[in-house]
Amino acid sequence: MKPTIRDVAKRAGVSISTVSRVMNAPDTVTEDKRLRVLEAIEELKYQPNSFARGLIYRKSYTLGLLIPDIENLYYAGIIRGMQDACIKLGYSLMICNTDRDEGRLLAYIDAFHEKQVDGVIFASDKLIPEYYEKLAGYRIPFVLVSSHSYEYEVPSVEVDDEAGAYDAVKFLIELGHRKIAMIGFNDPNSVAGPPRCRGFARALAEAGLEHNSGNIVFASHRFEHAYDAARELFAKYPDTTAVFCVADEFAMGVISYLKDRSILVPGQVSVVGFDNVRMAGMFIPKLTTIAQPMYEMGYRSVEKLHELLATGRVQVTRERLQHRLIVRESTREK
Amino acid sequence: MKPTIRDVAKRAGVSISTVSRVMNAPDTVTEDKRLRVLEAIEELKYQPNSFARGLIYRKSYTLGLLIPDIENLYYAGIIRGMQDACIKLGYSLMICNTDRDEGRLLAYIDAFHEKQVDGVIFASDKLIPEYYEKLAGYRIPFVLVSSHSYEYEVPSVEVDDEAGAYDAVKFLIELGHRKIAMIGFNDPNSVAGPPRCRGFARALAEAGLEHNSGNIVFASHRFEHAYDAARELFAKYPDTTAVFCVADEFAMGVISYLKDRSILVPGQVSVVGFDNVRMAGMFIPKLTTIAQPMYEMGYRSVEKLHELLATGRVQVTRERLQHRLIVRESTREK
DNA sequence: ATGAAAGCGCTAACAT
DNA sequence: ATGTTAGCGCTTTCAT
Repeated sequence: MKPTIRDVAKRAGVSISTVSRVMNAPDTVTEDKRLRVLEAIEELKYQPNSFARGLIYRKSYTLGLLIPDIENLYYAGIIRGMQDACIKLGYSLMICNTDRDEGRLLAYIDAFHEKQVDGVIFASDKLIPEYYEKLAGYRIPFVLVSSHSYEYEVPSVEVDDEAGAYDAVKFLIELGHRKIAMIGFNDPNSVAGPPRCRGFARALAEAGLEHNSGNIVFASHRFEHAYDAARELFAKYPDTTAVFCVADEFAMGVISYLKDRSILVPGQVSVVGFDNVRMAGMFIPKLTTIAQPMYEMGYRSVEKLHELLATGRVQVTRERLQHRLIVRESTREK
Repeated sequence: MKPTIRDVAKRAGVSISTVSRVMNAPDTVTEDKRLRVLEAIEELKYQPNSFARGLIYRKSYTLGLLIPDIENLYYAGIIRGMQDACIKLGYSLMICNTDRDEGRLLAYIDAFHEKQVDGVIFASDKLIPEYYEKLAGYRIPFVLVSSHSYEYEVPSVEVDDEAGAYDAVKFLIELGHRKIAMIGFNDPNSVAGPPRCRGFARALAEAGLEHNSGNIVFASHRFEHAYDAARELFAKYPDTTAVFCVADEFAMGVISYLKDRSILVPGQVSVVGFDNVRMAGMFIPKLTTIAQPMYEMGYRSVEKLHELLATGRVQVTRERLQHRLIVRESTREK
């Protein structure tokens, strides 16, 4: 049987309030009693029951996280940042993988409500009304990571997707490429998808290459689909010399396809990725990519949620962190 | 303010006990009252407070998971299996990333205790006495995944590491290789390390190649270290034609090193990995590897923990799941 | 079949 | 400075 506050009190020869005080307001209790209580706590390995505390404080010090795909390295980086922030701020984190399944996501929100999480972090997926209503109906505060919402006033932290895409494509243009194509997200709920297409188009237009801006093939999130998309892309636009991919995993799929067709990367075709997942530097060739500060994004999103919980509001609603171009081996001058 | 059972009772015009009954023993309450209560619950979006429930049942229906590195794809696969099992059995999962830091791990155990998780799953790391004592001291039931313990009687689910390594090396031998080397785990706390070395040695001995069995260089868990280890390995044993790696990530590191030295894989050197992480099929060349059933291991470990929680014991203490060799492109006949 | 009331472990207001 | 007690939201006797 787990020891309770009563056991500690008995052992230390004091009342339960005194025990409670040494835990919550140590300086209101005399030295000797405090020491005795501390000793009893130590001996019994006592830890206050968080159910009882939760009942009183109405706080669980637990945060919920909803991510689309835990096998995607992008989220692994974000999670590390979140966990460190949680440790700093005294929260536990409940990570739930939705597998991009709407029903599953909704069920997790129910679970969060039941477990009384203090707040939730919603990653990447588009905040459709159904999700919003449910969260709002339960009055669960939440923030968005690598996503944002203009319909609703929800705090978010992300990267500037349009600018990231623009920088990637501009880099390709500066390398001398003139036949540039793109692999985008075909997920209609992708929030990063449209701005990255716009960034692609803007860089192209600026260089007088607007005739390329329709050269986009869409793929859903994984390597295999990007591989297939690459096939389609090179069938449609065979003279392409550079491909901008909206995810590193897409870049790997494209390179893999090219490799199977004995087309050299970067010798004949240059490829740029997006995210800078840990694998990007391990792939052959190492990926040139637009890096997102994943760790920091995770960290900030927890801090932001905490701010929201603590003060009821947030200084800056839509926060953007800096991306940067990392040039490695998958690109070359034309 | 969240609605309580009292709000529901008032709205339905019954006592709180009746409300409680419709939730816990629906058939003991008359049709019409039950319906009224259900309606009230619906209207108020009432969900019982899990703190209050936890206080009574002394159960949180939450499980804790301790993993060494969430950025390692191996764990991502395991986690997916765990989450599905948790959904089936009605648990929530609290995933904690230890970064292989002992203090951090210990702190998470404290957090688990405080949050009263029903049980914990301990992944990969060796169960050192310190961990065991803490968990046992708190009386938290737990199981091990991709690990085991002979000192303590703790349920575990893993793969047969010795046999997996043996199969990998045997395959290399059958391919005609005679100069075989290995990259192992240098982590003294690795539980998979020693048996994989033994499997390596056994396959070698069986083929009269025992003079190779010292050809091992050790690396710590990541790509970069395997890259460096490969340098060391080929400096020491330059005529090596095949390398057995105890992790796919090591295999990638080795291949990357070889690539940088313009040594062809599998043309000149064959490489086998271990795990079959999702990246294994995406790498160039695609990795030949010993596949672990990660999803199933995760799933089973949760079921096993549940069995332990529900019955106080477990049918089979040390459970082993089947590995299998997957031949792809990183190996070739000598 | 239903309601009243005790009690789970804790905190905080109130007494002393 | 310390103890006594009400009450957080729920389940579960115990009456009725």
